[in-house]
Parts: sequence; structure tokens; C-alpha cells
Amino acid sequence: MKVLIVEDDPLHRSYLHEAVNAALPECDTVIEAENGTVGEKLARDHKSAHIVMDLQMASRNGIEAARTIWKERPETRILFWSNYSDEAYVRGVSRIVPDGAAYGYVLKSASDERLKLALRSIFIESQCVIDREVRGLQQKSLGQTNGFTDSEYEILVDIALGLTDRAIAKRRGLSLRSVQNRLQQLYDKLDVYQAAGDDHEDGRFNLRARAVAVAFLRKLLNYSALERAEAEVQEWLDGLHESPRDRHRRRVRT
Amino acid sequence: MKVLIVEDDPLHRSYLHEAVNAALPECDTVIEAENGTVGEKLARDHKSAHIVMDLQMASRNGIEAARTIWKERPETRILFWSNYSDEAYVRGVSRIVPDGAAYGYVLKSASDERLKLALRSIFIESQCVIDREVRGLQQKSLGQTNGFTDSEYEILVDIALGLTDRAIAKRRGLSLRSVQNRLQQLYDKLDVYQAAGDDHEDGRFNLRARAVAVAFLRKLLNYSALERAEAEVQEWLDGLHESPRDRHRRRVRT
DNA sequence: CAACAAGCTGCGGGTTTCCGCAAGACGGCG
DNA sequence: CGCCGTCTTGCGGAAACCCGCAGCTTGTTG
Repeated sequence: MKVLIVEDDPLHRSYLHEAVNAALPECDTVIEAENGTVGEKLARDHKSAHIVMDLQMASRNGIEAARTIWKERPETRILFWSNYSDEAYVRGVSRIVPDGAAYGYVLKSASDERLKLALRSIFIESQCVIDREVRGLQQKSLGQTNGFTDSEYEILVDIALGLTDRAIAKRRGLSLRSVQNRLQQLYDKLDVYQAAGDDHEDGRFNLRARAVAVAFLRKLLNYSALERAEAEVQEWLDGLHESPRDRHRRRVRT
Repeated sequence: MKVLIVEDDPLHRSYLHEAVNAALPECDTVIEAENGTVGEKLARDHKSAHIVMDLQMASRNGIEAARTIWKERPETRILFWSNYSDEAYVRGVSRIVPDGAAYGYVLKSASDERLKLALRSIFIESQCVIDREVRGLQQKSLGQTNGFTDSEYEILVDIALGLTDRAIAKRRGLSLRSVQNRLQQLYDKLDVYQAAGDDHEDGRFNLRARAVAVAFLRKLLNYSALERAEAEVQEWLDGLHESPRDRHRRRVRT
């Protein structure tokens, strides 16, 4: 049995290496990658079936890497080992895990014991192991209790990127008004009205900008989510008008 | 000589402990703290003069902790040891360092050798040691080459928090128009106009929101900067009108 | 089928943002 | 002193945002 470790930090990497050796005597080779890019490459070269992956790496983050790996071989077992339980990460992961795949999500703050248990459960027993703390978020985010719908999350990302209502409408195939409806419902859930028009017109917030700030503070968004979204939107923008030639064709509107 | 280590991650903590022992034979005691809060407390109790501090900790981040420590004893020597060289961190640090204090900023990716050298330089020789990569940012941020003025940075933070123009004007003691001037100048520097109305009038960006997004992507802002700013603005809001009585929330505006 | 909930859409209008234009205010420099 | 550059402020208007109201399509349930 072979295990691939993908992790930025050399300290954590060697710690993982030891943990794998200790927890899995049946493992004969351990390979290491120091970022997502080489992680993908090694996974492909070695046809890795067992991977421990850090989220949040400089070159190419864990979610990106996992996505392409799973795309090529959906039965790969991946244990995500992360510092944070931001909702943005949790959502990002559960968005890309293939049906029936065995995977895990363990926090770096977990004990040695817990980590080893997770390694065995996933790699040997093919069971999913999700850290309790993470699990809580997942429930919230999938169920609708106090959580966010996918459509709400979508629009949150869109305004975080700085798109206008009109642009969002076009991107998502909605009318302008529908976009604004979704925005209202987002503002509602984020409780943006709190100090906005409450006391007086003095200390007012710009709802749109405030929503993004609150989402960040609540860790619904984080850097890597924004980064991914930015890449997607750029792609969309580029594909929007393939022919730079016929731009004069449609001039009149309204 | 005593050294205080303030660091979240147990692995990194013990690594630091070893590094200190190896680099500083004259050091007889090493104390450890696992977050900013107990870091402050230990620093006070032991009157620590030599501290190694992680930025980015859960309970109370390194900048906060360093600020209160320096406030009590400005001659304390602090070596910041961080994963990132985000401009937001660099700016945050150089904002709080007292005149003439010896401090350092070393990245976690640096070699053992570099770390040990930095430890000796700062704690023994009282010299400032700034990582080359970080240094670059600092130049940019203090000098005006392609960097941001304090006033621009201020307004960036304000819109990131979601304040309206009017609120910003009141907060900073400016007229509405001046605020908007600064915004324009910010938009200019952030190059927000790039794909906005450039090629076609369809996919437009909301400048205000876009500026925040770009700033995040360029790491001019990050979570901890936002968190600090949020605390400040809340404080300001509270102090604004002394009657916290009618705190009842209403969503209907008459 | 009726009744109801949930979502999309258009309309209208109040507020905010974005910004060109122009009139001061302040400081440096020949 | 006049000239110039930078910063501020007011005015006015086009565009964007925020949102109540009402009509329309779905899908569900009894």
C-alpha cells in the first residue's frame, strides 16, 4: 500500500509521515509533495489511491488538487487535514467529493490518536470520517437550518467578487429583479440590518459591501474561496464574447 | 536570559523551542504560550524581554498581543515568525512597532540557519532583521512607489467593512466629496477599471465591491486586518451616541 | 380541482454611488 | 510676489442599488 502526502509545511509533512508509518504498518511506501501542483502530478504518476492532503497551500490549494485527482480517479481516498474549519472550506470540499467516495476531514488540532484512527478508517475500512466540529458546519450548510442555500451562496460570491446586479443576472440566467430578491434574502440571513438603519441614519452601512464583510468575518468566505471564484468568473468573462470582431454589431440597446 | 515563545501550533512551538536552545546557549529558560492571550499574560508576569511571536493565532493574534506588550514595555524585543508576507500583516506590524525598538520578521519557510541568525541578531545584538521578501513589501508600502498612502489604506478598510460614504466622512472628519475623491484615487491604484467598462458594457463591476475583492486577492487585506478594523469601527459606533437603551431591532422603516 | 407556498419578473421611485467641473486653501519655489 | 501642484469642498446628474407592490408560473397537498 502506498500513501501520498501533500502538505506545504515541512514540519507537518514529516509529522504526517511518522503518523502514517505508525498507524498503517501495511503501508510500504510514502511519497511526499510540497504543494498541490506536484501533488497532482505524483498522484497521476503513481496512481495513488490513498492521499493525505492539506487544504490551503500556496501554489495550488487542496481543493483544486483534489478536484482534478478525483476527476481522473473518483475512487481515490483522500483525507483532508486542515488548520481551519471555515465554512468556506467545508463547503468547498463537500462540493467536489464524488458520490460514494471515501474521504475524511480532520483538523490539525486533533490528537495523534484521532488522526491515526482516521487514517485507518478511511484507507482500510473505506469509511468517511468527519471531524465533529466540521460536521456541525456541514449539517448547517446542507440542511436549511440557519444555513445558506446554494443560490444564496452563489450570489454572495458574486457580490464579493464585485459584480454588478446586471452582470450577475446575465451570469446566472436570471432577471435583474430576481438577483435583487436573492440579495435581499441574503441580507436578511446575514443580519446586515443590525446596526444599519436601526438607530438613526448616522452610522449606516452599505448593505452590499457590509454583507461581504460579515460573510468574511463569519468565515463563510475566505481567501481561497475568493480565489477560486475569481478564476471562474474570469473564465466566464473571457468566454463571453469569443469574437472580438463583431463588437460593433450590436450597439443599440433598450 | 529568558525567551518567551508564543505560537499556536504545537509542532512549530517545539521546533522553535529547539531552535532557541541551539542558537542561544546563553538562554537558560524558555516559556511557551499557545495563544496571544496567555502570551500577554506570561510576558507581563515574567517581564519578558525576548519574545518569539506567531502572527495569526486563533484566540488573540500576534499583532494585538505585541501591541499591548509593547505598550507596557517598549524595549521588548520581538521576533515575528509568520507563514505569510501579506501586505496586511507587514503593514500591521510596522504600524505598532515603537520607535527604536528591535524587532524582526522572519518567514516560516526560511531555513534553520536564517532563523537562528535572526534570533541572535535581535536578542543579542539588538538589530532589526527583516526577511528580504517582507522588506520588499515594506519599502513599497512606506515609500509611495506603486504603494498605498495611509489615507488610501484607511478608506480601503472602511469600504471593506461596508461603511457608506457618509459614514466614512463622519468617521474621518471629511466632507462627502473628499471621501469620494479618495475612493476614486483608490480605484485608480487598484486598477479596478481593467475589465469594467473596457471591452464591453455588459460585464461591469461594481467599483466599490470590486476594489475590496481585488485588495483581498492582492493580500492588501486579510482576515485579521478585517477583524481588527471591525473591532475599531464597532467601538467608534458605540461611542457615537451614548444611549444604548433602545437596542431593539426593527426591520420596518417608517 | 382549489388552495397555498415559493420563486421569477416587471414597475416605480427613493437613496446611494460615481464622477466631471470648478472654486478655494495650503505649501513650495524661482 | 506669482505660479504650480496637491488636497479639499460644493454642485449636479447619470447610473446603480435597495425594495414595496403586484402579477405570473410552478409544484405540492388535500
